[in-house]
Amino acid sequence: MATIFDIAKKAGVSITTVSRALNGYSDVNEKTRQHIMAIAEELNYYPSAAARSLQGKKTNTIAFAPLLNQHVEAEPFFKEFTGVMALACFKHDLSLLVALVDTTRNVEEIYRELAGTGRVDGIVLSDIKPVDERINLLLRLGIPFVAFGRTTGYADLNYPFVDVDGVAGLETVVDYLYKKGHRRLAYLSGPLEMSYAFHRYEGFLRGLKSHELHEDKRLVIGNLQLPEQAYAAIKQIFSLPAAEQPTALVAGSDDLALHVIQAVSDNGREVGSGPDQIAVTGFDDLPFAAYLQPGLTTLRQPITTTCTALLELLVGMLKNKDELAPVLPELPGMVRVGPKQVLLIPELICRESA
Amino acid sequence: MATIFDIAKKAGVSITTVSRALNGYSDVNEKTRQHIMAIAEELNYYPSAAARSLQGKKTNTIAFAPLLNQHVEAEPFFKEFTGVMALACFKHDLSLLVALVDTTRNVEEIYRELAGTGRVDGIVLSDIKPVDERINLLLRLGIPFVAFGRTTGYADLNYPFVDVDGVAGLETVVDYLYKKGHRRLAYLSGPLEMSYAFHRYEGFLRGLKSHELHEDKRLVIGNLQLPEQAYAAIKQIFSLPAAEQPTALVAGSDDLALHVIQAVSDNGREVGSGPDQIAVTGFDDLPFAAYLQPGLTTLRQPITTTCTALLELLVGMLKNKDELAPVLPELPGMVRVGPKQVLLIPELICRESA
DNA sequence: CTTGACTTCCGAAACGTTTTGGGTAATAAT
DNA sequence: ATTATTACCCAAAACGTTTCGGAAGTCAAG
Repeated sequence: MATIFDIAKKAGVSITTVSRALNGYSDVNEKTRQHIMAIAEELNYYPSAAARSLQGKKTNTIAFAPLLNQHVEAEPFFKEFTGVMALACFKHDLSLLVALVDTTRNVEEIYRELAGTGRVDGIVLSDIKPVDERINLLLRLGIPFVAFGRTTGYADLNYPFVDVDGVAGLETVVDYLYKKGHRRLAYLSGPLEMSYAFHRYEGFLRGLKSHELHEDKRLVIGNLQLPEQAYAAIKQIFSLPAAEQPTALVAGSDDLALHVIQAVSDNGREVGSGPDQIAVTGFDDLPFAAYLQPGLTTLRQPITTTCTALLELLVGMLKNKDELAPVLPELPGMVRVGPKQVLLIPELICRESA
Repeated sequence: MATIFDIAKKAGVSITTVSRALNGYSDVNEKTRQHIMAIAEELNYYPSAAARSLQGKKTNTIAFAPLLNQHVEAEPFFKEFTGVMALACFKHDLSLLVALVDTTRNVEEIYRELAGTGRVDGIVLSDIKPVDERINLLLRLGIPFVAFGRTTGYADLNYPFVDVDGVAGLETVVDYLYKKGHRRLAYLSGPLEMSYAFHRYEGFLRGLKSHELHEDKRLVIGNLQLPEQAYAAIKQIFSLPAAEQPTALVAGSDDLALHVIQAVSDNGREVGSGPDQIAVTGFDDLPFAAYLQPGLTTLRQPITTTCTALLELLVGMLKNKDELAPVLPELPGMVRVGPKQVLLIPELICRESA
């Protein structure tokens, strides 16, 4: 690999001049610059990223560091999000470092390493928990980051985040179902140690309240992750006395809804929006939601917009090291809840399942 | 951030000793080592990745560098593959740098940069073309890489690759359809400037030949990418005289099959394996294939196995800088076609669409 | 007492950049 | 003719590691 020295020697100038020529400084003669550039080209020169970042220069790389939950392999949302993120990074001329975080190891250590080794300029956090130590850690270390999702304490939301408003989303769903005549709703929740699940559940409760329905604890099942668990939950619900059974099953994610739909028909019932059918809703609007039979009524997560906003925020922070709020463009469905805090409203996609 | 100097000062030893202690060299007293480690811990020390790689050390990062085709945003396979790859890297204790390659720019330059800047130890190439300059480039530069996919010239397959055998796959499909009584098959191909599409088409032709069917050029449509194109192709096929219409539509990917299914029912025909129905098959077995109505009969790409094999190959090469072939464990459905060349046989998944 | 072999440590160079703080010569202003 | 100014260039330090080639001390063998 050619280095700056090789160029300097061949061009008969100092390495300083080469460096400054290549980086577009004004104190180098246009002719010398041309000459140097030509030689660099000829030698297939590319500056060593390592050497540059040792000088404190940007790496133009950001890390996406989701937690590795046990069953991430099956997590379609993770794959979808990562893909879109890669694309968004590309558009910002950034490289994306995907670094899954093993939660069985010391999480703090991992983030410290990610940040401390200087391989990335900033970090996109995800899988935020109601109380998340990582945020304070990064804040304390002064590492630029944005969170996809948010903690649940309303007091200390003093860090940059973009979140899809699960509360508003589930209120919408409940409202929709109520208007369709449903009065007994069951809720199947994902892991409640995650903020997103927590918020969605809260939205469900609020939805009930606003229509003066009361929560039936037997119809609320939390912390579902695996298909088997969803199956068991549905079976249990269907074993209730007929009058107490729900007419609608609200799932906290498309993934869950998928299993719910299976379980419902396994129990000899039919999913759909008709009178004798069981309504089922999801959350995410992953690609498969449209292809399910019946099509899944669900809330669409604006993944592309989310990634755009996250990156806009992050690169803004990287540019203005000072505390100026980055200029975040107005995006569709966006609610600004702070200078660097954004909520996106999920859109209800009505199909045949509810 | 704490550096090796800080530790050295605090421990009252030289930086050399600190470095060697931390890296487990034997020429440092066990007591001193403990002491140094304790201080490192206390100071939250992490070695600078930049400085290390400047010394020629590994970065423990590999790049996944797929080509950015115009509609990659819609490419479900890309997302699926990237997600699985991230997971596989995690298991190998590697970080994954996702670097989409803009084909409208100078591709050579991009790879050169990726390799030359020393940010990664190796590269996973994908979207291989029948004749692919990137391979010779990397070979020439001496950058460790493995290809997902392969070129079509059988002469120069002297680079490490893992490919899913599209030829064998489509032979299987044609055979399957033939046995079900189909005699007139249409083929809808993806972009033929890609090896994978090329191989699948070749497999289709071989399948025909082995059953002494002949290719009807009007039933073969190549280079399909967008949904509209698939629609148009189907419409055109259905405008043929009844006797000349196909009874089975073989698609080069699940993505295409999806559009094909839509188009078929839009033309008032029904997809399925029954006598008056049109059979449709795909390739990939993406998650949604199971949820389509009817379920898509398709070839399953063993993505996880593919990623495992790719990484096994790559890390093998990184370890043994010498030309020893890496020990690649025997994997299910694997055909070794060379010391560092592997084909994986896709499995036919029979559902209701054919 | 000398020699050789360990053990434990360290100084200095090297990796490839960027940046700081100049210097020199030519040109313009006084 | 002297002083500023400008245009162009460079030496050296700095970034944080690893590694090479010893060096000093200890200990056992000869």
